[in-house]
Amino acid sequence: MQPNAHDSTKDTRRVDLLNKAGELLAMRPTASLADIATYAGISKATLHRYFANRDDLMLALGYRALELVARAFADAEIETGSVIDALTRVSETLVPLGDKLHLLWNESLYALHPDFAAAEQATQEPMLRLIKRGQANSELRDDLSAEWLMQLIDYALFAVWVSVYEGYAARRDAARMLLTTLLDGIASRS
Amino acid sequence: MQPNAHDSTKDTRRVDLLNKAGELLAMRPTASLADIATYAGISKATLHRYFANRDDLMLALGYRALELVARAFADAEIETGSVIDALTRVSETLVPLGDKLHLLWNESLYALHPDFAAAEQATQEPMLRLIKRGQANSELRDDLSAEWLMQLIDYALFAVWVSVYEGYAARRDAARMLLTTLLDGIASRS
DNA sequence: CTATATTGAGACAATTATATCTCATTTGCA
DNA sequence: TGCAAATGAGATATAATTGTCTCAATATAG
Repeated sequence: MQPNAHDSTKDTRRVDLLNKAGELLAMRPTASLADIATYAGISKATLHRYFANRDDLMLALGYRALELVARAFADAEIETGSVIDALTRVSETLVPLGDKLHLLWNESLYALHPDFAAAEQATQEPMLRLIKRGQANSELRDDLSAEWLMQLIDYALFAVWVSVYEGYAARRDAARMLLTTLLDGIASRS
Repeated sequence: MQPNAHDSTKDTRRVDLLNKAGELLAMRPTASLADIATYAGISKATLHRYFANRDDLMLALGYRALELVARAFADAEIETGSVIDALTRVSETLVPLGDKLHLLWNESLYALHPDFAAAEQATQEPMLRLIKRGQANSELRDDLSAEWLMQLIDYALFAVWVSVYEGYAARRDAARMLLTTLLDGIASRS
């Protein structure tokens, strides 16, 4: 190992554990800590050394998910240029991350930590701005509220992840499918 | 009370309890049976007399939700006529029922009862047929799988219910909002 | 009005998951 | 190799919830 990986070893391990926990919780949302430890290939004791308690683990999963979303927005440079292109780039990034984000839809993390709802809203703010920009420059419909459009995009993203997860949609086709349906709707153009 | 309400009194009570339980579980998905009983204004003991255990209650909620969906499909007469009109009628019916359906998205009831997944799929079958009919008669896009379109409609319905529930969308405008966005998409038509 | 059924309140046991702790073993690093 | 840190296995304590039960109070039907 690298000499400087010393500090980051524990962090890496933590991330690995978050990934494993997320995987199992996607399959069985009520899995116990013992289940999670076993699934991750470690003992309960060690899991507790990384996450003091269950809430700690769930919140870590939640905040990690928010960070991934925030980074996706940042990397996609959504502040300028075509809004639809930006939405495409964001989708391409987020769809494959669904297995690390699903708890944002399934778990009510604000019940564990009062600040979480605010953090989630703050994370989504760039997306809301993007949508409003799209409405202002006529790329997106402006006869509907930006909040509703964001909500729909949000759940459509979840829907496409579920479709991939359950095997009804191809992983590599998912983002395209999502975008074309979301942008142009399900009705035929006549 | 009506003389003939004799038999149905318990059933009515059961339905009332399901409604109350659904309400509370929408707010706090992890509410205990004691919480539910208190919220419904009855004692734990009485709740246990109507539902033997927690799984029993959850499954009752689940199957009741499926029945409501099935009835919505039946009442909307979706087998013939315009597919888009049929989708409109179904949406008008289902959107206000969101508070009785939400656990279909949030809870993994198939874990409690192996048959539930099959029952859910059977319930959705008329909708799948409707979509396929729409694809066949060119009302709906046929360049995407019917399964994906159904999945998206499903989660879009959930999204609009959440929007209403959280106060971001008007209850009486929700179905229209859902339909126009779903059918025509979020992009501007130029 | 009276008998019967239903309910409420709460005690109680059983179950389950969580969280802490100990100690032997293993691992990684100097 | 040898030492320090990390881990595994499991015992144990704690907490929360579930499910059962009793009995008095209430409601309902005849």
